[in-house]
Amino acid sequence: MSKQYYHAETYDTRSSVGYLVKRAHGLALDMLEPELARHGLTFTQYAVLMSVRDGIALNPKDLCIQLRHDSGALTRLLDQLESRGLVERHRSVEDRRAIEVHLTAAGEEALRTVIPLVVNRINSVLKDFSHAEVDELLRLLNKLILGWQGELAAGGQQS
Amino acid sequence: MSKQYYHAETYDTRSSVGYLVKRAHGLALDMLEPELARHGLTFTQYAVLMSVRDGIALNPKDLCIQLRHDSGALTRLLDQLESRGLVERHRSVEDRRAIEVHLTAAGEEALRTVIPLVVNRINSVLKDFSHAEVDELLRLLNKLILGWQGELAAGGQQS
DNA sequence: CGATAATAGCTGCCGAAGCAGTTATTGCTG
DNA sequence: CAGCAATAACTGCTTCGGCAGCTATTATCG
Repeated sequence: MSKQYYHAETYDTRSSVGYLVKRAHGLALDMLEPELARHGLTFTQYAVLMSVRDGIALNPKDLCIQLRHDSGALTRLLDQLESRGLVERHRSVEDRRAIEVHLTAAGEEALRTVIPLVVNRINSVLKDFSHAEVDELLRLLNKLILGWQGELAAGGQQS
Repeated sequence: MSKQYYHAETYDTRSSVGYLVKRAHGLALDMLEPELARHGLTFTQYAVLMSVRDGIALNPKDLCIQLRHDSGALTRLLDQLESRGLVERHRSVEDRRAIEVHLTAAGEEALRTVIPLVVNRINSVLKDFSHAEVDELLRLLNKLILGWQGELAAGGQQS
């Protein structure tokens, strides 16, 4: 961008990408958590299961990074999911420090129950969007995420 | 949308609006929190101050709703901000149950220090965006938020 | 106008997240 | 290959968010 989009003097929260993303995120939680709770899952537990299922993160380390979750907290969360028989932990053979998290049949079954409800909700939220608009939203969000990752990789020092 | 965008059988986390919004939100926090911490603010404290400054929420009730924060937790957070002299609480005269939250001069000063840093970061993240792309992202995010609010207002029952 | 319901904010309690430190394993460097 | 740094997962402690209950005030409805 040749010129900066925002300026400190005129910055207003309502038109800030950050604010809008936070607000959208909060509303998504408000909508999905009650639904998931009815099936005995917190949103974080659901997020862990889905991340494993779709290969976004296959071990605790990546789950922490991708879900922005504390390492200690994740250990205990996996303890729960494991004791409920939804996931299994296996020590990796290539790197014996690491652990591989797998969905059990029960874990996959739980997701098969819950995913349609989630999908319905999201579709319902998108009911006034054209197909092209959703595509564009996804593209821009991905671009935003890449930009953020780039910034963070740059070390977090002042630009 | 005449046809549903997502389908349970083919649903993949990576292309889900929900996932992308959550990821963008998490990365934004990763980027902003260290910056704010250097100035003695948590992100939530910053969000409260900004919400009051920009008239998004002027009392604890609206702050809870807009920031999706627990009422009890917010009371204690406001206690802190008040004891540090960044905000003031005044009982409303129209409704004596309610409280009006105001920024003090010190609160405004703190924001004047911090806002430019936040703005720089956001601009830096948006550096590969055209002006039109940011406009479109803001429009779509606002539309998404409206859709979510509509769903929630509809009562949260199954669609 | 009186009684009951609803609302705003606060408090206590509990569970989950964040932080620091530990152990086991691997990578790096001389 | 020896020694030290880095990494992955886990544990204990602290802090913060979520929940239920309480008080004061306002709205509702007979």
